[in-house]
Amino acid sequence: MSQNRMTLTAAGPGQIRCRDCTIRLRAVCAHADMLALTELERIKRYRSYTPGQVIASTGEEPSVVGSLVEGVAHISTLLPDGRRQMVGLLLPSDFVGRPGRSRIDYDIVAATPVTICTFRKPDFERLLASNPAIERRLLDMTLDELDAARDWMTLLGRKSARERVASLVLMIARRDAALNGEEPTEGQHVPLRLTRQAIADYLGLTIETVSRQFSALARDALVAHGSQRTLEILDLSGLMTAAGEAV
Amino acid sequence: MSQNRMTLTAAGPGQIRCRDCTIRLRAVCAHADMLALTELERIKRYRSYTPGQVIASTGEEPSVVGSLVEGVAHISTLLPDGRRQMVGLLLPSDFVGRPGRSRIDYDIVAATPVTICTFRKPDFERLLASNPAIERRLLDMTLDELDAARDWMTLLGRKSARERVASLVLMIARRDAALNGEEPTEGQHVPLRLTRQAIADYLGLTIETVSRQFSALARDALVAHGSQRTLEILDLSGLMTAAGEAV
DNA sequence: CGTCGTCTTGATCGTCTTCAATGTATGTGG
DNA sequence: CCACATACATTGAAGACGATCAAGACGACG
Repeated sequence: MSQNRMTLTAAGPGQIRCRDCTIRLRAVCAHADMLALTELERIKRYRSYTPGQVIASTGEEPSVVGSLVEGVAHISTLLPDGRRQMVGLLLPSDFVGRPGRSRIDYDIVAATPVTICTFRKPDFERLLASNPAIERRLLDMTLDELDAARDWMTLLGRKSARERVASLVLMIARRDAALNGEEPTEGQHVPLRLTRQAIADYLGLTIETVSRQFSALARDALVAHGSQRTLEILDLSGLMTAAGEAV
Repeated sequence: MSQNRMTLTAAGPGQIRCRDCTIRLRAVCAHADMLALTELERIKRYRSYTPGQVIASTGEEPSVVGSLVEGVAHISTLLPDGRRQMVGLLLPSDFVGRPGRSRIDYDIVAATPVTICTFRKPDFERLLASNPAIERRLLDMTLDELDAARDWMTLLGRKSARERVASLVLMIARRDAALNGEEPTEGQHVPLRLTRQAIADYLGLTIETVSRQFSALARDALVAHGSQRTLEILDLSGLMTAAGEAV
């Protein structure tokens, strides 16, 4: 066995078979047929990262691509003088890396313990070429990411600090509710899973402004502070208004 | 002939054959083989739009997709209270529309006279399914757009007004120079081709701020005002510094 | 108990927006 | 041909919003 060559979490996903994989139906392999799945099984290899660990960074030519199985990772860009902007959030089932282009122009960093189901780039390129279903799934996922990026551009270009923070809370609440096929509701507890700094980098604000806006939303009884990095939605339509959405 | 059913420009591209098309090597059909090209030729249909005309709008289910052949179009989103953010610029060879998803959540508007080589969505979907080369090209183009969107997020989230305006000038200068396989140079005349309002919507600023920053760049002798909506680069490295780039 | 990292709150400052007036180019009808 | 209208752009003055600088609070952990 070659397990000792890998950086696996204890009882980690080193043994998981594709058909038992938690992200099987949402990841790039969603519509893979049995033949493709067998090939994926053969060429995949799990890698684990600790919080803060760099998965890939600007200027590199990453040799692997893959699917994020577990954890949260940040995609961010850095200006020469140190200002940072997060430009993407990687969650389970999201695709990591860019086929067809060598160099990347952003940093990918694990925010929590992260597990990625990786493929060597040439292996994956070969798989793509021979499996239109996988290529098509990757196209659809990329188009979704583009839509999300455009929504975020509207937030960054036109929304006030209050609207940005309210939008983030709603976005996370929606994503969490959607995992169970539900809609966000009043009383819902929303785990942010991000530090204030990460939120600030995501929203294009400073940590002080983010903090003030959370306090303001609580003061206005739209949300309530729960335990550490979790909050509760008190007034959903009020929160939507605060986010600059039509109610 | 069915030309009278189309909205064609006089002596427009209604007659153009794919192998004579100006965007043939850069558009989604770049790597199409002869067979695919024949099929494209058969199902394509040119449409023309006048400046200000809506090509597609929020909530619609556009029945066509295609390649922009000539002109400039804007992709923008609108907040309920009227604030607008441009989230994309469509130039010749760019792909218009979104396969695999019915509803779109932004507006596409012609900024200049625009010609699009359109396909009915089912036709195009069928073509995609049977031509991996076209699907792959669309994936690569979408990944490029995602990269561009992420760059723009950094500008919107972290750059000052001066940096944003300088960045826009550089972006347009680079794009124009690249058409001739060149680099931007001092003395280069840069045609903006955008109104102040469009620039403001693109940069997440007001028209007044944009105007002031253009004046400031001219006062600092980084650029000079040319005739209407054109300017000249006087100090390239100064402009790059002003844009927040490493020189 | 003290230290470290994270978060909150306050006071001040600078940047960009807002409101308002003026300027400039293009086109139209008298 | 010129007065006038319209659209677009520039410039100024005042104010609002978020950044910055600074201090203190809170929680986790040795």
